[in-house]
Amino acid sequence: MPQAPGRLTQRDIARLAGVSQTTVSLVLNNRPDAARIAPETRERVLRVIRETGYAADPLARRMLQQLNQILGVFTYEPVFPSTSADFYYPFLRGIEESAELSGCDLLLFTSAPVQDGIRRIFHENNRLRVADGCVLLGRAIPSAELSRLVTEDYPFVCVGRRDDADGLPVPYVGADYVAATAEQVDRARALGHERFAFVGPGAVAESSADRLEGFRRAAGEDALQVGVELPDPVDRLERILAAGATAVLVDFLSDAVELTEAARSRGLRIPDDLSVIALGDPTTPVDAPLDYTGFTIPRQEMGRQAVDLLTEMLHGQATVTQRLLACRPVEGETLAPPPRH
Amino acid sequence: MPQAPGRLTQRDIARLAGVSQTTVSLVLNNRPDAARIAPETRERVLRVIRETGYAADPLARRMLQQLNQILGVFTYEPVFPSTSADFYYPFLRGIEESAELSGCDLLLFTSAPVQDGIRRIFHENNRLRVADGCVLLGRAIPSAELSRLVTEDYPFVCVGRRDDADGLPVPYVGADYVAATAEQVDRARALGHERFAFVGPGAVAESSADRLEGFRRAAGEDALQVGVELPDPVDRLERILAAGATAVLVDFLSDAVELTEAARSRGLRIPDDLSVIALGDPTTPVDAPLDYTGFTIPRQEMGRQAVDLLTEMLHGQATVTQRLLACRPVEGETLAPPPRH
DNA sequence: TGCTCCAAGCAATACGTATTAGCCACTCTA
DNA sequence: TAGAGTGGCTAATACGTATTGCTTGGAGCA
Repeated sequence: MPQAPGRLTQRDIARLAGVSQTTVSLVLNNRPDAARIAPETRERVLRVIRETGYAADPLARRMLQQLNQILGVFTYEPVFPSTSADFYYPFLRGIEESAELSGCDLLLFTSAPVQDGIRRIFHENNRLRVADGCVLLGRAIPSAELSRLVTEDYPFVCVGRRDDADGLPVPYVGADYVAATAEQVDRARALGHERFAFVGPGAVAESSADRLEGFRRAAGEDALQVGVELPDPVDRLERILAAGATAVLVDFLSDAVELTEAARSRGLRIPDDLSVIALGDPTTPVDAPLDYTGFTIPRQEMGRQAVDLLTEMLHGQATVTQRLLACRPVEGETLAPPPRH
Repeated sequence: MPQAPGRLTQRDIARLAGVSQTTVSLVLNNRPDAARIAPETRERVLRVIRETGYAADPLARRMLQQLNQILGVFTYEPVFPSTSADFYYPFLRGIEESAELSGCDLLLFTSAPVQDGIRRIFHENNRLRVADGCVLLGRAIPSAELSRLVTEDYPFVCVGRRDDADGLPVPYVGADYVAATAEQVDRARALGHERFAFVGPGAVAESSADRLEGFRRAAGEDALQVGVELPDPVDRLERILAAGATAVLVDFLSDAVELTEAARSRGLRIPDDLSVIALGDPTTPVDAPLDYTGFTIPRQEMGRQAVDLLTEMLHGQATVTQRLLACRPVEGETLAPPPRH
């Protein structure tokens, strides 16, 4: 057991100095109001402390506060396994950075069992409450879990925008995909593009839904969307060309790469014959043959602000619990004026 | 005083279930000997616990010397910051993997302050004891901290071999750099090489010292070593050639890359004119122009076994607390027979 | 003398949990 | 019917520290 047998306590110091434990505590914490300790007594206690090398047990101190300075990190997809590692990494960097600044430790909930390829918070023996609060990561978070968190009044912050759960707002720090996507459409339009297409699943997760929403707002409600119903990239390209679209906005980078290959094997050049815009950094590592035009997600900053927000919530200082950060446009080489006929 | 909103205690659970706090504790810990709780009472308590998501306060438990299923991870260099990120990543994967298998959560000690560019465990408010035990990562770990850990009888395991601290053995799971490096020398010798050189700092850290030791054992005590006293790669190359060495073993990949460039700009071809062997994966990300011959460190396995060992120690089952894993040789393209005169 | 006031220090308590020692109401034995 | 068990639960306590009041002895004042 970690407890060293001869571990010193304030009681030991008190005995050695011939005072009470209270006095030792008062001397140690040196509170300005409690200057009711005679200088010679104080000195005597301090001498014993110096001689023995006593140090207060941080656990016992923490017990009296109500917060444990532990922030949970719950990841719906496994973090370290390499498939999504590169994606989560920047978030974690931001989270670590802010946790370090606020003097908190991070608890990774590795004990949560994986069911159907996804972790679940609420299982037989969930340990969420070990932490003061929790940061939630994941493309899609089951709304059942979110609403339970909200109704249980557990302090948490999602990384990424989330829909209301049971009509109650979910705290989050997200990226403004609606605005970022609409901005890309507008840029393409400014170059002369008139018809647009969108490749992505749409409503499966908030992040995808927001991109589609931004696309519709800027490109028109009736603009073409191609989703999972058409898995083959060749078929997708066919449909896009048939609709007369000259600029394609693609949710996932992997889809953009596939589409690019399909276009090339059909003899089309990118961007001269077709512009391709990637809506954010890859969620899975992809060897992209091109430097895609689009935007980047402020992932590290999202992680940072998620911890900041959580900390504020824990101290009752948070007024607004939902934040959207702007995405930074990326020039790239896959957007050009539309071909002339 | 910050109050965690809705932090539940056993007293709350007891009130809700209409029993005493003692009963809740007994149900929770499910002790077979003291478990004289009626099945229906037990069920009632468990239901309340499930409904509320209650989890015991780890601090209070640790005050009573209990285990929390929390394993600490302490990294002497910052983990997430990108300089060393790629290096630590595989260790963390292994650690996470094994923690998941044993149902433990991981506590990253981000609260430890950075002083002089290195984290310190023992500071004003060290929270080590929140965790049941701890895995320590880092190229160099101050021996003062190690000996304090050992004398305080705190359960911990280092990733990477460590020298004794104050004459006491330090638990570790390391890689056998001595054998792996000697093996590389022997391979080169089998190809006809007779004189060898070593580039690396030597005794600054155990990992570097072990490589040098393996080199000396196989190449001879008087074989050339070039360290930090000769920082310029051109000077290093000069010295190596002057000594008549035809195969160079390099501790850090970045040094190998620099040496390669120096050799090329001198008109030397690698490996035809000079063989270069890299002693392990890069600690810092490097764009290597070549596929270096050498070995790889079983980093993920080291992380896994570190957690395994720690778990055994916590359960009093560990007999041997020091393990060395073998490194896997890598073929590469930088080793060839020595040039003929 | 009788009173207040103050400095200096201490006893008691709280934090949340685990454990020990019992209490109470039964049932079984003789 | 007394005595001994026993099952089912709880009160009390301990862990190490911070904080809240309380107790002293003595000085100051009328």
